[in-house]
Amino acid sequence: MVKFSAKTGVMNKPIQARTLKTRAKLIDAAKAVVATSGYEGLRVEEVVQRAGVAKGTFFAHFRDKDALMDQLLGAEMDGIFDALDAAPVPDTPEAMADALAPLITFMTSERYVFDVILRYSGAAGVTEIGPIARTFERQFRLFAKWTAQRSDLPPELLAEGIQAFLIQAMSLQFCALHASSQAQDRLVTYLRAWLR
Amino acid sequence: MVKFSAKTGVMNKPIQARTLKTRAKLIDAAKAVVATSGYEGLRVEEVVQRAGVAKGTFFAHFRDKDALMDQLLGAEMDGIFDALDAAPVPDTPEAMADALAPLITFMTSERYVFDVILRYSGAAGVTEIGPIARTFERQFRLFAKWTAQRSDLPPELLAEGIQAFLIQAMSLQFCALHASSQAQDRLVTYLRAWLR
DNA sequence: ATCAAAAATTGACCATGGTCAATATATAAT
DNA sequence: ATTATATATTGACCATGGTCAATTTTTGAT
Repeated sequence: MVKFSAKTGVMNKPIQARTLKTRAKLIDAAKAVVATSGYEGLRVEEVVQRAGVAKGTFFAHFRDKDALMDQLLGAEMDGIFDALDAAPVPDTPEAMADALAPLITFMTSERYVFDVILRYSGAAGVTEIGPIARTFERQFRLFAKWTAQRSDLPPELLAEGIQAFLIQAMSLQFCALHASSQAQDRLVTYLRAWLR
Repeated sequence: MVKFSAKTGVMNKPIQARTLKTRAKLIDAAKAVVATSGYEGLRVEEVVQRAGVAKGTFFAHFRDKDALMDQLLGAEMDGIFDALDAAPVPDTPEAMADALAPLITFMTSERYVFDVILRYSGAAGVTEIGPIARTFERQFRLFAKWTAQRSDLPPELLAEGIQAFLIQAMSLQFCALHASSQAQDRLVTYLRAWLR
């Protein structure tokens, strides 16, 4: 017998309660490991030990280690975008950069975090769109909303530009030659030019 | 006794002829592997077998597998920039995107290649600037040259913008939702807006 | 030519992500 | 309640990048 899944909206296999519990144990254990060792320091072995399951179980729940990261990082970013969606639309480059400060802080908290997010920001296939890719769609819609009242250029184009400059500003954060100025300040410079 | 190195310009250990030969064998073997298996398919084990050396020797010459990729990809991109530097300055967004076609083709030839290049595009420390990071400096100088005669915005800012849009255009190439249009076309759209 | 110090090489070994056939558990039909 | 089928779990095992103490080779001084 096949049941309807409210979560995915398609007909698929019913999910056992046991599955949900194991999955929750793994996620909780992973968060605990991240809290003490950071994202880069996470080891699958430690996660399964804390969760009290075998290693194979981990990979029955997540395609690979990156898929777990996708979940963890995506959830964290979703929280940030929840706040951004609720806040008023910033009307100046400075206000925009200020609003984006939490996102910048999180995405640049670890080089590893930044790399994983970039790697998963676009989905290779429609079926494999993950949490991180979805936050980039949210980001795009948010920036389009921020630029909706402008008439010189389409908001979609302006939004993609802001996305590009945001990545650029954060990338240079990790670059020794540009470490002098902060990502937020660089972003203001970019946005002043892009949105003038 | 310590000798002067013409290559690095600083006083350091003399390099044995044997070292250069082994290094060349490793690089040649790596190129052969890439030719048949692609960059993502490269295995260190296969490289050392082809080169006829032990695995430990590989890591005496390269910090890790990524360092080899840095050399290989950096060399390839340097060739592309040699051609770009020699060519006349393009004066329209279309001409710019045309000129960048070889770079786009190479950087998006494999998802793995794109990811490695992005990861090494900025150096974490001044001492560890590698071949890929250097090509990004070349890219920056090239774009600054392309925009040098403009007076509305500093060429350095315009150059960083072009860099940002180039990455953005290529990123969307790998994204299922935007696969419809080509990276080069997207770049033209971006540059028309950025350089108007 | 000999020898001591420095440099390069070796390969057994380790760390860690990932696989899969076997087993255990849950579900649904009778 | 029993049984058959589907699902979840297990852990030994594999793949591959990376380490390092021991060994070999090169170098420079005598």
